[in-house]
Amino acid sequence: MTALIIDDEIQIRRLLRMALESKGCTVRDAENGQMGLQEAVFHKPDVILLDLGLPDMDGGEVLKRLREWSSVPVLILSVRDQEAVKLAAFDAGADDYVSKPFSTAELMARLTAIQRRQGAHEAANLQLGPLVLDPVHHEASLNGQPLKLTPTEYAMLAQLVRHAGKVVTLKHLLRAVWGPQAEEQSHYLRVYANHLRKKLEGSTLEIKNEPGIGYRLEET
Amino acid sequence: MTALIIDDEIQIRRLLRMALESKGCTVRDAENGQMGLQEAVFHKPDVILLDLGLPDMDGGEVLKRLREWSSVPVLILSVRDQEAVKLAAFDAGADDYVSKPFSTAELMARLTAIQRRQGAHEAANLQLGPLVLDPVHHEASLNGQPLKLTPTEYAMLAQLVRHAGKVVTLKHLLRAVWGPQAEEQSHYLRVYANHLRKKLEGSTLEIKNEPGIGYRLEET
DNA sequence: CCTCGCTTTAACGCATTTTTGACGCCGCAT
DNA sequence: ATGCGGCGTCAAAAATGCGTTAAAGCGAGG
Repeated sequence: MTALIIDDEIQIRRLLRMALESKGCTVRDAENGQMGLQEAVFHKPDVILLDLGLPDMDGGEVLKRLREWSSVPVLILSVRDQEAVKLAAFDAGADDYVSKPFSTAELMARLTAIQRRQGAHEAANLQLGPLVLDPVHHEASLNGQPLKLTPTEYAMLAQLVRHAGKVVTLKHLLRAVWGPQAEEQSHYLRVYANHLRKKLEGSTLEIKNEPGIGYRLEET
Repeated sequence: MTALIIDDEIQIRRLLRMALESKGCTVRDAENGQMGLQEAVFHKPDVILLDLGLPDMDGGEVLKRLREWSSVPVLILSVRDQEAVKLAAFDAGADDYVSKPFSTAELMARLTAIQRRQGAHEAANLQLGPLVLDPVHHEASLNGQPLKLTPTEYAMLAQLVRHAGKVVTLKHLLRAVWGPQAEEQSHYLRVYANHLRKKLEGSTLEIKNEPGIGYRLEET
């Protein structure tokens, strides 16, 4: 889950970053509208926290431009508590509006609510050829047949599918599946790459190794 | 588009009804929690406006019961502006929280924002084969015979029925039944899965386990 | 204050999963 | 050729998760 903070005040950015990271979010930030939009295009965040009072352009304008191509949830932060401003923001496609000063806990709760709503009807299945992963139910299927995977196998395969065709580095895999403290235990990968290969046998999928670098999932 | 207002103050109900109807909504209302839940079951509204201060039961309780079987968007109305109350409401699955007195225009804007996020969500299924759940009274029947369930058993079974045939993750179950602070206590599930299995014995229903992932209710 | 029903906790055997260790292979540089 | 490092493979050992049962807590109602 990655969040984008667009705010010119560094204290606010720091505060929000800490709060979000403590919830396990990846956080990116931008100090003006221009950079914010670029970040949004480039890194496709799952949620955006947008300040209305930006130095280079109006926050409403940022929201408007964003909505031209993206439906990412946006929570507005603002010192202005005026009716008209709020209404305009909702009208432009905001998902929530919180006035500064705000309570961090409430803000986090509102973010969670937004994302719950978002994820509710997003059947974002990961797919690669005959392989389908359902992240909500932790289920997998190959050629329509259910594929039984242990939790660790699922986690590793999910990483490979997410970056299908590209090399996933050893460190990245170990971090994602076994946690940051296991970054050096590349042994695990060999064992589980093996498990997965057996389970993918007979399909068009293949787990290739890039010696010293990482693994890559390919469809032949 | 139909909305359900649950509030004991008739002035509020009138005010909201007018505002909603002027936007083309069909409106139903209820003056207490009991009736509100019945309305929700019976008429399947597309959005609910819920007052926390109800005469017969706490609004939080209403929300909790509602969430056992429905994921309809809920906007909380309350005179209470305390942090803890808000957090509890969001935690229980609220989509937004507005303090009284409120601006009607803002409220409408927030409703619109909520619904924009809401895709087509399928009607809640309270029935699976021979098993029928009554979410209003927390009662169940199997093959027409009343089935005696404790509150916890009911809550867990309701979650499984709601996602019948699909895996419900351990975390999801624990969150929904025991609250977010019990997310790690997976032994509860083992005990109650056992209870439910005994009570479902002899029927066509079966609670299956997906090791490390969660549980699944299947009709054979 | 006691009883009853429900929830929580604890304990056990069993099955599956994860971790660990051992061994051989291959490519590469010495 | 030879030694080394990364890889694939296998299987034993350790850890974890599950089902089951029963006893201990707890709260509501008599």
